[in-house]
Amino acid sequence: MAKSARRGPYFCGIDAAMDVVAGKWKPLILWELNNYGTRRFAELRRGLPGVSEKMLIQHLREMEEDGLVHREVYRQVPPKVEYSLTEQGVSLNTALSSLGKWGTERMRRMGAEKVPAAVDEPVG
Amino acid sequence: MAKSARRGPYFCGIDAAMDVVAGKWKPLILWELNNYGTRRFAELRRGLPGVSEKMLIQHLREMEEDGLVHREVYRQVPPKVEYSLTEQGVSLNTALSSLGKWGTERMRRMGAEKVPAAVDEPVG
DNA sequence: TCGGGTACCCACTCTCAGGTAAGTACGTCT
DNA sequence: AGACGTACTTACCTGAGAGTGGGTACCCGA
Repeated sequence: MAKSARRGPYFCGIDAAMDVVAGKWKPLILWELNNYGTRRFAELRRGLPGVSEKMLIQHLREMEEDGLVHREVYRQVPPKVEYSLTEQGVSLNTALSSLGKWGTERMRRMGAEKVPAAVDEPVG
Repeated sequence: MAKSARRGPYFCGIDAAMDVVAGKWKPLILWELNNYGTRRFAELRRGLPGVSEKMLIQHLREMEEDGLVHREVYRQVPPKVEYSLTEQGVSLNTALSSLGKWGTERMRRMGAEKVPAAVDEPVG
């Protein structure tokens, strides 16, 4: 695994939270799972344009270790795995929402463009 | 300079905000400046145990470019430079506070320790 | 039989954030 | 004279995060 997380010591709460959301796709995964409630691996991959399978798996595993996402495996012939947010994951997403608003505001201020985004783009 | 920021395109607001707070010490700098209102370079260096001068300067410059901090230079014989948060910086800090609370909560849940954080002694 | 779908694992490569250590110019303290 | 303080700048190096491209085991439709 990458480095199995540091889990402190931290300078402050923000440091601790950042440790958990650090990763190119983690906030997006959080967002995606929060919007859809539950998503399969391939659905997530399609929902995050540009993510590689390796990074997606790696991030999902780390977030599972961190207690943010729940992984439900169905023993079926075509494999089926469903990912969803735990309570902690949901609360983290809530905590991130104000940051998201700030970012959106900032994007408008500076006229930054948004990435094209796939069919099922987040509501924001 | 490092890479002079990406400034989009972003997937969403969180992405845009993360682009700006990404950096090992940026949240701490924000925190420090918010707490003290205005700080000199050396004060910041002492306030962030472990930061190197290079990274501190680099982060401060990027945050200045991003419109988060204001840099006031006094033409004096012993140089004096004061850093403070702009309105955007203050609002970002506010937006980060909920994330900070979440992180603090998480630290308590998992009993993670906090870094010693002495004001001017390296402890090591 | 071939291609496509599921959900991964593994080895290799590479970029860049961050760390280390030195130098600059000027002044005060000891 | 030399150490220490201010606020930086510059060059070099390392390591982890991320990307690339392959393989696995199974099944389904054409």
